[in-house]
Amino acid sequence: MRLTQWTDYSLRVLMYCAACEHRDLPVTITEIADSHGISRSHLTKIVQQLGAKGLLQTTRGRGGGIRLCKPAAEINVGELVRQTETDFAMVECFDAQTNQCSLSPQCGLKGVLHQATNSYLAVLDGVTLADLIARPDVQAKGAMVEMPVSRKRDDG
Amino acid sequence: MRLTQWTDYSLRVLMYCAACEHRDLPVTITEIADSHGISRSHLTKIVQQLGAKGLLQTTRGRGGGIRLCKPAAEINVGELVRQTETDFAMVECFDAQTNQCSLSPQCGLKGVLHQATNSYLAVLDGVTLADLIARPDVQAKGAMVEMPVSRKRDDG
DNA sequence: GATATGATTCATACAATATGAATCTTTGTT
DNA sequence: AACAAAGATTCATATTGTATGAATCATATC
Repeated sequence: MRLTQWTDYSLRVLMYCAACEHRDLPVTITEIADSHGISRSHLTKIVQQLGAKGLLQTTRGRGGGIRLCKPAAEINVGELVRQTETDFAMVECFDAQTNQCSLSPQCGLKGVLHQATNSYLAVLDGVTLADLIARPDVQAKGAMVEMPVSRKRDDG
Repeated sequence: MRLTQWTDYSLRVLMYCAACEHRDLPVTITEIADSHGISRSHLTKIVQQLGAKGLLQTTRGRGGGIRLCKPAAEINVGELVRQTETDFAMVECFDAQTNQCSLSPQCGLKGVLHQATNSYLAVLDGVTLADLIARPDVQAKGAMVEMPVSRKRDDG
């Protein structure tokens, strides 16, 4: 029930870039790495992935660096998390093959967890990168999120 | 962004017990372990924890076994997940001590992730153990969940 | 006292994640 | 051409959380 550090770093790299959008010189990996005390090498991989996903534009060579491909306000946090986070598969029945669980046909666990995950992401979908660095009191656009419920309980 | 297998197993043990609530003989760990093809030893620890948390009543000795302490309809899934899942701490700023991140004072990341987690759990809070084993088409009681937002955006 | 149950302890396996050294490639500057 | 500054890639390994199970203990019933 937590995000990987990878996702954390990804978000922070983007936030750093967003905060420096106005700057003349592009942000460099070394700069972010130093600023946060983590290895340049490691951070490079994160930047590289963000570049591959079209979020960052990277420029090699002297005077190069990284830059957001689009305005911070157009970078959706939910979307990003979906991309960087690898494992959204929640629990599964112990083993589909040998599964002798007599509950499985009517087991609602999977569906419920899926819903919960959607609800989690729905909150992040209401937030952009710009929101994160802008105003601390504005946390999510959508205060009420529609739950992806198949049916409402109707038996009381 | 996923639950541990531990939580998964915990849920399934409870579901198993719930499904056997009506039975004369109590459910045994061996029975569940065999049924799912995992080690009795391992499952014992899960049962033990559930017992310690007051969810299961365990009885040693011949004829013993495990039983739900309260009706399945009174066991809340969200509550359970909060208890079995260890790590709800999302990301943190790289290091609070050496943190030089110029964004941190106004960084909304933490708050947003906290909200998302709450939203996740809010869905589970609307579900009981009884729901899980009862009707597959009923997935969550609360279709609309109030988000714990501090303030709604008021700037457009 | 034999047997069936849960409880505890201990050691280890495993996999995901994280880390960083070393080196390569590209680009601008001198 | 040489150098320097940037990202890109490769490789090996550290770290940690999670999972597993053997062995043994404690308890209760028959």
